[in-house]
Amino acid sequence: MKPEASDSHARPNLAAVAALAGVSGSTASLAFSGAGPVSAATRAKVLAAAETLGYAGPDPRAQSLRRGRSGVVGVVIEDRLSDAFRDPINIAMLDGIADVAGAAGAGLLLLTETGDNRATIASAPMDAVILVGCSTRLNETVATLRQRGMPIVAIEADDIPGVLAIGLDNRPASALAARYLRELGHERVAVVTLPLDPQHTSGPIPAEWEATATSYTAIERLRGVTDVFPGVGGYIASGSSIEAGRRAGFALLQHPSARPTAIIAQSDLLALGVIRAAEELGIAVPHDLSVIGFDGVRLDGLEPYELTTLVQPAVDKGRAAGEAVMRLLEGEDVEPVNFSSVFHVGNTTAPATP
Amino acid sequence: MKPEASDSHARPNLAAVAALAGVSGSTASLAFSGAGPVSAATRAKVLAAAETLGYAGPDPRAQSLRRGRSGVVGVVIEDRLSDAFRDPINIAMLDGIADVAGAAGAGLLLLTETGDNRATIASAPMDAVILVGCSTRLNETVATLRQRGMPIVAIEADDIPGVLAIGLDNRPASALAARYLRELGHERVAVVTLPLDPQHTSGPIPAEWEATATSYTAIERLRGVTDVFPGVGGYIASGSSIEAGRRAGFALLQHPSARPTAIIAQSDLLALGVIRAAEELGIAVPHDLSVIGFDGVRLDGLEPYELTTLVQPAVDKGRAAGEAVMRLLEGEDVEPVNFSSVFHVGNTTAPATP
DNA sequence: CGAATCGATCGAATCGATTCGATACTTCTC
DNA sequence: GAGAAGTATCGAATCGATTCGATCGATTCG
Repeated sequence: MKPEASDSHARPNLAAVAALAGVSGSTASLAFSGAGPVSAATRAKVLAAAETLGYAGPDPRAQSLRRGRSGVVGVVIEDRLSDAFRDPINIAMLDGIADVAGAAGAGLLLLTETGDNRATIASAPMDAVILVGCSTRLNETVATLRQRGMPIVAIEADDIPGVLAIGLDNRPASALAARYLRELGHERVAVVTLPLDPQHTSGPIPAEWEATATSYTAIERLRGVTDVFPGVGGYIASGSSIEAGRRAGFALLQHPSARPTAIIAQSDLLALGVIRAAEELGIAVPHDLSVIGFDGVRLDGLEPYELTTLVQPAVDKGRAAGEAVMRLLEGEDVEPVNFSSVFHVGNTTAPATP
Repeated sequence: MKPEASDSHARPNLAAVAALAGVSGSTASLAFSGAGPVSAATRAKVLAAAETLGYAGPDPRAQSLRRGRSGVVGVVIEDRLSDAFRDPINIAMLDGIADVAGAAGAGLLLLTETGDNRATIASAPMDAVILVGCSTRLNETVATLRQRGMPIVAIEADDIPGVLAIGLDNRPASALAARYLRELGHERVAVVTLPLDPQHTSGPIPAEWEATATSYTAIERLRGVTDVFPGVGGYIASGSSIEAGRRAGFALLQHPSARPTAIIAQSDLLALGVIRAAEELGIAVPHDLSVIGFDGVRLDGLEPYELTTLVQPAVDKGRAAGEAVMRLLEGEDVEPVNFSSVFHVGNTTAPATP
């Protein structure tokens, strides 16, 4: 395929169209945008000239310079897309964002936040940005974006001045789940966490995790459990996937002596992985092991179980972020929003067997 | 949160920085871009002035106008994101694209192609566009984009002049699978297809499907099967999901009299759904029913089966599309690429039992 | 009939940077 | 010491549209 196949020379611009139509540039502009009184005859002339010249309409780049808007909302994802989108909860959220943004005629600029393209984030042509599952290390980038005067919305993030937060009750919800287990008589409880640091270091949760962890959501959920079971131990999964959960489950369950009677996983995928590990080790769920997840996504392959989990409104979260961005762009005042999870009791939890 | 919290007036521009630094605008520009000889002292002065004024660097919008490039690659997805990304195969492909684009410092502009935002696609500020799983109805949009002089790459699409195709051997691969079944002695074969039209109409495959179908990939795969089993029947799923496959499976398997002995599903998710339906109906796979999928994604919840399927290089496909776009933007000649699927025999297919 | 009004159109400034060609000033070479 | 080569900087044009204010007829009102 040849790059610049046909056409005589450069692409035509509005001025060329106006010249051919015998009107001024301003009138031609009005004819296209419809933002002003233009006689039907003139409009027809302009459109005909455009047709003749093969003019495809105003150049978006020039429009965005002049208007100061590009109609693009950036979405910053922490991981590689394949990691982030492996978990349906993130897709649901993105869908919520896309729903609102699409309706407002805005496109979503997907930006991953992997080292080398920090510059890309800082200089991307967008009007506002939504940070998804961001960690503390984003701070410099946030500073640049804010200096640029760009509205910033963060979904589940630390309080950062100038950044509108869309929150979730990660900590109290996790505490609720933990209390539920305690009321069932469980004392040896373990946690399978989402990655706590940018390197996705996997392994037993170190005692000093608070000092090194950077991932907001995982930290909050873990804190929720420690509120009820201080010093609770567990395992950091390498990502939110069934396989990662399975590996974490094996690590926690393989030594019969120190085996927990209940595991709180920080996502449903992880919970399912834990259940798989238990099955393979011949541990009965929920009789010998209670498992609680987080998110409340519908998972195939879970049958005959119905997971006890915290159901979060992911699509609404995304939608709220999208709406917040749109309203901030309108110059409105927007208050932070907080969403609540609903504790759903399935059949993967049972009283502790002494 | 207040919209324009602090800052005295308008955001500063390069001219203001240059003025404060006591240099000309051109020099200031050079100091930022590094594209020219600037003394260290001058650069320092400019940077200091920028610091003082809170200047966050050149405005991307102005840059893209002047340079004629915005550093954004559009990715047009046919469905809602939640539909498209439910299937891991699409995520893998997108990851391939993101991989290449990210490395080149380009962002991905996600555009869904749902009716009302056709205008958005036509006027989005991007340098090139990748069409994913596009259907015939995209033609008008393509015409506009091409008129704009924008490189267009399509993954699995009809041959459109001016559009670079990244292909997959959907038809011969499907034919190969069909022949394999025939060699195993199967005669009553059915297909579970991906949606054939934009409305995602679900139901038995009508005889005149060629007349109404618009979805390239589904059509090609179906043609591959009819090459071997002319007039083969089957069921159109409502999407690529396990649940849709399960419903299709029920529809095809519930009447014992007309039950097929083998089903070719157009995606692994659909295949798994069919297997689920068979299990629920007490039909043994592969003894009473052979099932073949397409894609070769790793699916949880498939155990103890190992799916017979066509393994396609999804990430490579995405990567090839990304590279093609980048090279087209460089003005290079790029040839279409065609990928091949590999037939993988698992344990979900067996000789027909008479 | 003169004035006010309205609709259509145009000119010119503007958005914020990049970049080409020119200029002034050094430094090096023979 | 004159000319060549090179470095740092600047001025002005340019990218392609939008938009404010002005202009000019035509219509309407008092």
